[in-house]
Amino acid sequence: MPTTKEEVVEQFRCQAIRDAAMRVVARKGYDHVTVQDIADEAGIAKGTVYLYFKSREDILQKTMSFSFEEFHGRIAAAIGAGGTFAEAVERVVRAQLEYFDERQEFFRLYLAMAEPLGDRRLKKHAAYRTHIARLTAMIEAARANGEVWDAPAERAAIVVASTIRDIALQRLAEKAARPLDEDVAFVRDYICRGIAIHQEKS
Amino acid sequence: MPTTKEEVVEQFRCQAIRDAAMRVVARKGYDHVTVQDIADEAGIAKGTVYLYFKSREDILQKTMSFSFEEFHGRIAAAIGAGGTFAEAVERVVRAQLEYFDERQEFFRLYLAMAEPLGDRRLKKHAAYRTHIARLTAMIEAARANGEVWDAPAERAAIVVASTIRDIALQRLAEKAARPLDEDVAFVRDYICRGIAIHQEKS
DNA sequence: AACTAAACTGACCGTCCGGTCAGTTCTCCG
DNA sequence: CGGAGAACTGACCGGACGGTCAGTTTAGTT
Repeated sequence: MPTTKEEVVEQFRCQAIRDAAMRVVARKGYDHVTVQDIADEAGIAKGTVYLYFKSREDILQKTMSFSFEEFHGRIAAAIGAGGTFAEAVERVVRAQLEYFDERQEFFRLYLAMAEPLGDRRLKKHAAYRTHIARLTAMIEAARANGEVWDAPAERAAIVVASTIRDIALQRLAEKAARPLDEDVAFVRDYICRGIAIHQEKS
Repeated sequence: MPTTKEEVVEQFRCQAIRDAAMRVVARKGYDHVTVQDIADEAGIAKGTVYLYFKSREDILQKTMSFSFEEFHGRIAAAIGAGGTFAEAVERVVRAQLEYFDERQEFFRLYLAMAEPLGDRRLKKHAAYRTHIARLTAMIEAARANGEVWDAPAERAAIVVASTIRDIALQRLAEKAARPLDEDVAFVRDYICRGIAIHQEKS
């Protein structure tokens, strides 16, 4: 059993700092978060933060990766639950919009990950690319099933993700919340009638 | 005639600084551009920059607004050239992807404007919202024509913009350029079969 | 050439922030 | 209770950056 008492305490502290980091990112945006902000939010001194994390970047990276795990779990469940492609899409859309509504802090992180301008590099965050890869696999499976056009799967995944993301962002920007079902239906229709094969009557 | 010699020179200098700013933003991203970077790129001293602009933020705002004017001209032409909704969409998609391919510096600016996390605020840049407003008007006109579902027009405009933007981003991230026509066709199909009314055979 | 005003420069200032570490407080065991 | 080590603190350091301004160069006029 490697879980000694010290390790439990350490994990607890790390979690508290990650939680604080997520809340602050939600308020100030990824680029404008300072280590002092995170420490204040967690109710500890700045120096203490460096007992548990190597650097500012380390905090934010770990916060992202950790948060993404639960999110990925939900999306994977939505994808894997069977049914037609349209049903899977609706589940994915609903899962994401629900999750984003509930956890606006995480959504800000998600946005920061999708944003390629944070650093010098053009690549997005690894966790975001994993997300795209899962959507790509879902679309490829549907295509093998004859439910989807032969459009390039990765590009389709990218536009699906961007559609959901930007509607979630719009929901967040609006003061008066729109009914979730309305947006889910709209996005599902937009996506499916865009990439699902339409059954022509012969 | 208000255009004195001094004003011509001043305009020329301002333009040089804006051009420099755009190139630097393309390399380092909006948030990481310093005034020194811009001055170096323009081949002048930092102090000189402040003879023509009030502040760093002033430079970037003016650079954005100015750059958007030419872009808006092209998009407006694409929207206004008549034809079916699908044709108009194809023209808009092509105009944007072409423009972004040619002027990657501008595209980085465009991304920064679409990005809501730059400041504390959640609102996007005014020029970007204007862009969305024009797409919204186009979709509403098509709806009045019976060419488009009665989906909420602004949301449709948002997802159209996000679709084009993310494909442009993907093109930029790929080393080997894909044929423009291929991506134009893909995006046009994705958009139109998503929000255009499909003519059922009765 | 001499003079002047406008244009330009870059060293400098105040501020902010990531990261450090000497000193303080807490915890736990003998 | 006492002491040792772990946990924690926040003042401090160095570097970066936005913005300023006294001094220098340039351009135009007589």
